[in-house]
Amino acid sequence: MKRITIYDVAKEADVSLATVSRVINDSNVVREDTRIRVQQAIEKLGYKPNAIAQGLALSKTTTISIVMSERLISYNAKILNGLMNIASTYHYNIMFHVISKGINEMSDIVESIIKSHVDGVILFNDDFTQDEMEALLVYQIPIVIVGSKIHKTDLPNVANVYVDFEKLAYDLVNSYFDKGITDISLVEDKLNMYMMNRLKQGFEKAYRDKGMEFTNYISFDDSYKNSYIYLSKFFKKNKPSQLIVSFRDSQAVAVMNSLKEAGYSIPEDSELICILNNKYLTMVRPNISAYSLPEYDMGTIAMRLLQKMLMEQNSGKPRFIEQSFSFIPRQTTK
Amino acid sequence: MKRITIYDVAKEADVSLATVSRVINDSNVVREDTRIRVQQAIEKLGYKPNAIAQGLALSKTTTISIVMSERLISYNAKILNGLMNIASTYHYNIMFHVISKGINEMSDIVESIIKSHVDGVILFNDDFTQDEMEALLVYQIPIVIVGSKIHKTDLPNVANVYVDFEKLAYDLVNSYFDKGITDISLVEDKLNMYMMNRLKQGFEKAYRDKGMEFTNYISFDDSYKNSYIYLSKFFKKNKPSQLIVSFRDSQAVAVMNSLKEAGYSIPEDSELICILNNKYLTMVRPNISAYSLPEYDMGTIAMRLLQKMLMEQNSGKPRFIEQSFSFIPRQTTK
DNA sequence: TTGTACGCGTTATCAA
DNA sequence: TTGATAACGCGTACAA
Repeated sequence: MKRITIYDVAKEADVSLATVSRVINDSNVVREDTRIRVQQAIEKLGYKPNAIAQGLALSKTTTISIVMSERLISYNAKILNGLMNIASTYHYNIMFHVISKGINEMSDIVESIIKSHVDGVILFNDDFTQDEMEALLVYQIPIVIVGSKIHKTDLPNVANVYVDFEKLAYDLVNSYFDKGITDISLVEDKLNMYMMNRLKQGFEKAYRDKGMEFTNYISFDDSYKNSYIYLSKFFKKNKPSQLIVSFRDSQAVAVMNSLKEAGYSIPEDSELICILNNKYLTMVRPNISAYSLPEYDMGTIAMRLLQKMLMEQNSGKPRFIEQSFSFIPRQTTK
Repeated sequence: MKRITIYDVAKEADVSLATVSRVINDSNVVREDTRIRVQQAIEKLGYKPNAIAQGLALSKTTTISIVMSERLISYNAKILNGLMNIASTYHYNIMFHVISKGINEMSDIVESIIKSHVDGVILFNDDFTQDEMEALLVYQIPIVIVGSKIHKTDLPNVANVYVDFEKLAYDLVNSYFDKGITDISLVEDKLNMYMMNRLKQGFEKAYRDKGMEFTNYISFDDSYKNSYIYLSKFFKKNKPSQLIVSFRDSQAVAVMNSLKEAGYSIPEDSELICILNNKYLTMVRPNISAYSLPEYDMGTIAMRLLQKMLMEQNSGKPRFIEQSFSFIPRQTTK
């Protein structure tokens, strides 16, 4: 099937293709009756502008790349929804890239982003190096990094929408210090090293500020099954801390189940907090306390920010938007 | 920054752009020393072909659209991973579209798919009408529908990778009939109407075949909280069936928690099966029995199928690939 | 207000 | 084996 082009419309409406182009792009220098004639021709033929040709002519694709690591898709579904919904209100197309170890590395993705000439990029901060990101900056592609705080803050064309996990951790630990509790454990998460490291920083800083050192890490492989098996043995040997903090749902539940099995009760013997909230935390008994993060909003804000950056082309100034968090006490904390 | 084009490379290597193009596309009619000269120029300048221009010249974008409904992203993460991994081995770019009620309807997405001139489309069967799908077929765009079985089987350029939920349900019910159990309930799922309907068909057929009628539906709004509140009241009034079947994790857990609270024990008083398996089913106590579906594989198969369809252009013949399922007995079934 | 002609960066067809 | 040139479909100065 031959696709209808702007030429076909021009012929049908008996005008030049320039006029058709003007009608499509709402140029106000078209006389009303010819505009109508052209519109009718467009309707009649079912003409749809070819975005590829437009992209070539304008050096602008109205397309945004989103890069996410494979194993975090289900965790980032809400942020993704926020991103996609705003993208669609701006009529951006979305190129979706997943980083997946051994199959699709960040360097491949950078390559395809450059070839595709997308207008901007959303990165979830994980799995990419400073160099890989800067490869994009060479091509002046605006980037918004979403998730946690980035280190380098002086990069032009880079913005950051984040929750300050370091502060969250710091405040959390201090609030327990205030209650006189210093025996706290942190369960390590290998799935999300970047955010995990911020948490660690916060923990260590809080202890350091009190003249102590934090070393109470619990770590193991990242599947639920493995962590459960590990923890079951662990808590049969070791008395649990007064507070145990984990990052994701699976770990929190693994801690809970293995504590119970070892004869400890929550929150009496040991309190439990999971950083990332989700519905599964309320499905287990007792319900697990957590932090509420504005995930959907982070998506919408990130996409709006990118849109702004695309409008005021190369204003270059970096932007940082911190999002707040709030504690949701449930049944695993006193 | 001006992007390097094929002209720049041609000038640098002192050849015509036609020759550069030949080198890029591995044409074998290039003399070895000029090929090397061109390669060096490409390296030196850091030239990357412009995919947009290629798309225009070839009428082929090497891009696939994936369409999914907003609320199913986290449930379909594994299928998505399968799709993305195979896509990246074929070097396809992925345009990602989400249907989200009131924000981005299927008709908008069809529009943008057509404008973008993607080579093929992967649809998750939900949320779109026959008409919307056929709008794509008018443009000869090959489609693979993944998830459950489609009704119309005579459409050219349409393939289907699916699990037969009707058969699954039918077999499930019959296996309980064989044990002499006919008191079975099915929890309705509003999130995934299409698959849910297939399940219903299977239930009703199984009962009909035994000269009975199946009417034992339990239905309510779709959040965990709502279902838990509803079910808690429900099981305080009504004695639960001998077997309760639900589609998703949240409902299964809601049933479990409310049964316990009403003083029933699982599986002694009431057995429980959740159709879609995931890790959360093994985190609660007792572990919930479920069906294992080859989700990741469905993704890889769907993308490979689409690739084949793109190669043998408009062979037109429809293809149907059924995937098997298997029951995973855990602690909620006897 | 409208039309002509060129450019966007490639690929492909012909000649040379 | 190479090079010139016409597509691909659109936007846009510039001219009319």
